[in-house]
Amino acid sequence: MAVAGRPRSDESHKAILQAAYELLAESGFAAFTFERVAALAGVSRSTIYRWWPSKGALAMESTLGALNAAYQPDPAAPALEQLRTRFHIVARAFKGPTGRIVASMLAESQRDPETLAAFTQNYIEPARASMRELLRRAIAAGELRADFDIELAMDFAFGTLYHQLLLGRSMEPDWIERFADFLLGASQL
Amino acid sequence: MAVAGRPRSDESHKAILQAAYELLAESGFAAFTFERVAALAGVSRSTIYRWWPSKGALAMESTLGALNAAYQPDPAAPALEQLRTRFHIVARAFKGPTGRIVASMLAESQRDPETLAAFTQNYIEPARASMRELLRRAIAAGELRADFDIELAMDFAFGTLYHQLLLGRSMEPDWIERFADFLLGASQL
Amino acid sequence: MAVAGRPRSDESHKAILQAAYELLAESGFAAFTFERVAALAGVSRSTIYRWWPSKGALAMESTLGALNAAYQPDPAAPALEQLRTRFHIVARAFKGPTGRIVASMLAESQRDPETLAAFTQNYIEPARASMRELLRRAIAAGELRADFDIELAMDFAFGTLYHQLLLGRSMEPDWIERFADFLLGASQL
Amino acid sequence: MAVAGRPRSDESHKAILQAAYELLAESGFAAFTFERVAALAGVSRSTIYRWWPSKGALAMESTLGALNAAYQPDPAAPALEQLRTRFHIVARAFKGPTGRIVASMLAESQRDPETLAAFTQNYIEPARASMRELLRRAIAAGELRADFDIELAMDFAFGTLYHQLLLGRSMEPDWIERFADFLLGASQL
DNA sequence: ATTTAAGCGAGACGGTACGTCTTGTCTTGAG
DNA sequence: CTCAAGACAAGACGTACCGTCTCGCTTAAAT
Repeated sequence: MAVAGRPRSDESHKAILQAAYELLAESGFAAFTFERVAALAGVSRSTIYRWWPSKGALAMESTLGALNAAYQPDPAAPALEQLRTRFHIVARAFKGPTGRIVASMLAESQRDPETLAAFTQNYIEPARASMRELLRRAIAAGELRADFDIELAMDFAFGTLYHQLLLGRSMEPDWIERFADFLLGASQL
Repeated sequence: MAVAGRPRSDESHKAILQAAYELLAESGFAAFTFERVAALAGVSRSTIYRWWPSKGALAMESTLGALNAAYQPDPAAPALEQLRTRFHIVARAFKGPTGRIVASMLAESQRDPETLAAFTQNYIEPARASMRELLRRAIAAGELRADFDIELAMDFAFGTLYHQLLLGRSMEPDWIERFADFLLGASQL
Repeated sequence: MAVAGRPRSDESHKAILQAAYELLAESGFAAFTFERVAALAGVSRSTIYRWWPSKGALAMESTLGALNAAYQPDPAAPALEQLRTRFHIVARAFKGPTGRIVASMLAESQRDPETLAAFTQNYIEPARASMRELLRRAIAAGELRADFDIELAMDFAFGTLYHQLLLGRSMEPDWIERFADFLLGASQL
Repeated sequence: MAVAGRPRSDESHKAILQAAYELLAESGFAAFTFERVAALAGVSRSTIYRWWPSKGALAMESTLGALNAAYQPDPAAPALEQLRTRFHIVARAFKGPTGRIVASMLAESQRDPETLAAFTQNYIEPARASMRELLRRAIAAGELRADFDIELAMDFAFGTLYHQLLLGRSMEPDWIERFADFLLGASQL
């Protein structure tokens, strides 16, 4: 049951998100201004202000799709193997626009608590939930020791990967393998 | 042998660094502008531009002292114990202005590669060197297995701690203990 | 023969005129915007746009009543005496909202020719016609010389009163008396 | 004794005043925005804001020269003759940009009291002072009766001329003659 | 009874301008 | 040669209105 008033322009909406995404992917938050987004999207600045309260909010929404798109698990494989695959995928994604965006979001989150909250809720938590599920299955399947500290392990895993990203360090496949070995280490059965 | 011309004003220099530190510690990079620093320091903007090429550089120099001041090792204690002590000290420091500053520096580093370079060189690397030394001594003393991957462990340690910092998570003493256990885990002898 | 369709809402119509009048009377054209009128009237902006082509037109209609309400001639009195009475009434009216409004209308007329035309037609001309009548009767009654230049005298009369209004000068009763003396001067019989 | 700091750019200053004048002369206050002035002057907007607190102030300063430039009295002629000449000159000036500007200034003065004050002080008062001088000389020379009310006469004179201007009425030479006759009328000796 | 045709509210939209803030550069005079 | 002072061009910020535009509901006359 539609409300009164001219309906929101889906075209503009999409153009804004697309433009925002492009600017962020290309050069991070530095070149990310409402003015540029508006110009690139062919939209008036006020339309952006109408819908997004802050740069962080726009950045968040414009990148969510891209951030969560990558990982498609293979249910047939053992959980730990899936986990390793996932690490490789993340490392590869962090080389491109996705990495730039995640780094930018983390940076912007330090300025603006609402961006932090949104980033946590929309990106960090889903990613953790997905990894948590994998680790639980690994324990259930006897691939990991039952006393493996899942939450702490995820702090380590995400922390370490993000750290490499923020410091601009590449994560080559063999580093990822060593990383996974270190993380799961003696807990593997 | 002094050169000609008016000598650099040590007073201004210190006032700038002090003002920069205060602004950063109080509200991070958000409120950290050349204009405010100049006003707070009672100094002209051009004097700041003369000596620091970027906000990152000024932020760096103004906070280095505070960042590196904390840790005073006790050479008598076992290396791993010193390491744990150090984790606790870092966690406590991250609760206050120091945490705010490190987070801000990491954030700013995402905008400006030079800040990243400076931050890496002036803060990350010394901290790693110091921790590396500790870990080497731990191995030498037989506290850690000889095949312990020092560099990778440091990626984990710093990454994890920074991650908690950036996400605004507190690091209580018992969490730090679990963190250290996980990090050193089965490698302890 | 009424056409089809929902009839114009008299309630909205009045609310708009009332709101417009209040805003104008309170602070002139400065605070007089369609948005404010709509908000104050509890009416949608488009309803205003439907019926009034410009701010000037709305201002005009909303103030006409107040502007022309004041003067009630006393047919028994001599024409020149009625004229003087009228000057006093105008001077008093110009002290309040009416003055603010007339000044605003004259000001807005400088931006928008249609407002000027409307103002001339709806306010200036009726006022002149009424004064013209009075002056004609004064001549017919032998109160004024037959060669008195009525049109020119009205240019002087209105011009001078408006000038005082626009410059924010008060027109006290004794000033009005001197004003009338100067205007009619030697032409009185 | 010059103060420290980069000296004000005379070039910019002049360009701003010139641009402001052109915009005002061409289309009055309607098209007179800081943005347009800045663009036309090739100057940044902030430079304008630095030096002029309001549109009125800029308009004032940019037009003063033009407004006061016109009248050059001929000391040899009788005062009243000079006065008539002056009326003709004013009427002619009001046909062009000067008229547009004076009307705009009066209009803007209704929005902004500071503009009114500035306009009164910088334009109205000097013009009155100059006419006052002429009228005094006329009385002294026995061209006008000694009890001629100079101030009131000036209210009439300026009021009437401005009124014609604001209402968009032309003031042809013969109208000016009749105007002067009415103003000075029976007071001429 | 059902069209049909406005009126009306709500509110989105592309714009323009506002006044403020910060950046990095520049120009001067004083120390 | 340094420094304070401060002007300058550039450009983004967030706000306020403008005039136009959908949209869905309401209200009455015409069918």
